[in-house]
Amino acid sequence: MDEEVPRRRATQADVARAAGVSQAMVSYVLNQSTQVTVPDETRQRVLDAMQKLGYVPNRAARSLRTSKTFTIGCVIPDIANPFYPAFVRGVQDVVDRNGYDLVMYNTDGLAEREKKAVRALLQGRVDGVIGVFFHSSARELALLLEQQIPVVRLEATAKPTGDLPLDNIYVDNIAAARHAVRYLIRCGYQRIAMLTNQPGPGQPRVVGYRAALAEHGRTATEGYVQIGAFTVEGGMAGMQQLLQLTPRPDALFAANDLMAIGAMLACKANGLRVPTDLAVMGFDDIPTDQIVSPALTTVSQFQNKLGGRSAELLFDRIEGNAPAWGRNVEMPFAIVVRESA
Amino acid sequence: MDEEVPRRRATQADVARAAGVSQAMVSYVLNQSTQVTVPDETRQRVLDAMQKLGYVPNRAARSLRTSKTFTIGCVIPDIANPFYPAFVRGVQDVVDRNGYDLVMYNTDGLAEREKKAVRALLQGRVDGVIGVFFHSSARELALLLEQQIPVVRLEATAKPTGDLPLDNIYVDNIAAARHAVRYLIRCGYQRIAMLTNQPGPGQPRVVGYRAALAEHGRTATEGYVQIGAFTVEGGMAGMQQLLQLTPRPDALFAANDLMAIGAMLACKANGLRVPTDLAVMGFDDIPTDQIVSPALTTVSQFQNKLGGRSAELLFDRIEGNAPAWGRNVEMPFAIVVRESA
DNA sequence: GCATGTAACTTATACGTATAAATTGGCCGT
DNA sequence: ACGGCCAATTTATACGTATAAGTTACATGC
Repeated sequence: MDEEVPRRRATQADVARAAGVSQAMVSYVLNQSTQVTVPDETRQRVLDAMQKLGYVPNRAARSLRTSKTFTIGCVIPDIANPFYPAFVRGVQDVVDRNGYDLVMYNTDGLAEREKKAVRALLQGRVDGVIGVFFHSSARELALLLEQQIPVVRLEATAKPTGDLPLDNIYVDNIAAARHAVRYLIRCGYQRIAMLTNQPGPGQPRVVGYRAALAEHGRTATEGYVQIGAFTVEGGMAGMQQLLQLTPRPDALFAANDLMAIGAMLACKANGLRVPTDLAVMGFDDIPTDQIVSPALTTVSQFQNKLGGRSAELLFDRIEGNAPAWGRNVEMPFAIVVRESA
Repeated sequence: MDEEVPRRRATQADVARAAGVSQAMVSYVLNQSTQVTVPDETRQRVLDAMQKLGYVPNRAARSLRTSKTFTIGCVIPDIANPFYPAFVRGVQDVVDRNGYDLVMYNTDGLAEREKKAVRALLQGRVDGVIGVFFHSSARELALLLEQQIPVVRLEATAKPTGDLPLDNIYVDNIAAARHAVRYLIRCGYQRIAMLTNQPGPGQPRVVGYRAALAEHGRTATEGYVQIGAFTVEGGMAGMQQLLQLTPRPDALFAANDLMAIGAMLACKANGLRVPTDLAVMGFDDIPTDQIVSPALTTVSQFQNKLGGRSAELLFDRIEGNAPAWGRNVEMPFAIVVRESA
């Protein structure tokens, strides 16, 4: 009858005992150390013992000893916001490929929760951070950076960097918005309105919007730039406002796809046809865009690639293949023409 | 001139030195131990020193000592699948509220990657696991369970459980599908077809579908149950098949919303109007359902609640408030009537 | 006045690992 | 035959924490 010991996890010491060697030997075998030569016969005995005992290394102990966690932190506003799943998946795949784990934080874009996430990240939990910070400047992140924990920040434009391990990755939102509005102009639309949110990534998109208009000697009509939430409801509300105006816009550039979709719904509710009566263009390229009717014309940020590249930048740094100063990495965008404009 | 030492993180020993006490004292203050009484004056001196040095506890060391990680693992097929963001967010919120972190794994529903995730979780990384496992039975999970790492599994029906810390949380998919099809029958549809995927959660939904038909003395017409991928494309392809049949179905129950949406697109492409020519009902209730036109009638699994409750079940167990045996927890569903059926 | 209890500490230890440093034989060259 | 070298291995230590166990000093009871 085998006694049912409340089974403790096997440690290197247990393996060592089973294989008739010292604990150090086990560690050397495990890490395939090149410093020390271990003859095949011994190595095999150790491996067999590991197998037999179901040995699994203890992360905490290893981490304490090496001060490496093999974990990356990812801070985003809200995974339920359709912009982020593809981004996170991109991050995840690269992180996974490097044998790292990913811990996630949702901040809802709130300053307090961003701070809280940073505090959690400070506990020596992660070897690097990828994040979308609306309220945390380099100042707040400095706590991490000074501990030599590199950070890759998703931004909307290039940002000044110093000699801390902080990289910015961004799609040139101003240029992207300018291209989007140029496209609308080229399509012949005369009265192009815009929907945006006040603080946040909507800002540079408005700049791009105005720039494109200016290129053609135009300027935004009074009331043509409406502010609202980055949601379907925000888009509906904003569109309602725009529809009150005379002359009514004949095209809309929404700073985000959810708003654009909300705007289309508002149009439909008001008996307007898209794009015949009013063209709609969004920003981001979320999966739903391909499904709505009419399918949404938008500018893609290639979120999946964005996430993947972010992780690559981070690993560059972790592996010491990055310059001492912070980098600004620009990622491509693309106008995706579908049916709504 | 202050020497720019490549600043090491402050440890309890550093704090102790600064406060003129022993390291143990710092630990006692930090953990507000009730075993040891620390006078306010001393406590304050220690807290001040912590503040001044920016002390942050080292997770790895703490974890090694206590063998608690304050981390939960979450294993899902794909965060980019619109079913999961709300689920994960629900998990995340509860995990966060309990002061825990969340590490995520995407398996794409592949057996090999599920195994890989379990292996990663075995490294003493987490205090509990919430997961969607398509290929890992209690057998594979036993490795975790034997280490006393509790697991909450999202399932499609009740499952047998033993005396291991494995709980199942599920929406009764058979009943939910039965209700959905009953609803279609009550609406007067005569020829109800179904779209599903072969292995996986589609299975019990087909059972429910057949059961509802049987209740009304009907049986599924030859070819009325089409198999395809749980994607928009899968839905389009399946619908194409169904549209070849005579008599043509007048209603469709899709085992998942993406398929349902794909089916609607196929209908549109073939000049059929939903729900006039053909009603469509989905399953899951993903955000896009409210946006598509016609808005998709579906059965909601309340993913957010599902995630939240999963985490609560897990914490019950972690805090020792759960029975020794595995629980089966049934969660509610609801028929959400919109425009497509 | 002396034992005694207790508040206020400190000392010591273990968690599991990685790795530097020390130890043991055995074999080689001379 | 002997110093020396190298392969094979062990011993020892540190990482930062939590906590049991030990040590003071001092007030209290009698």
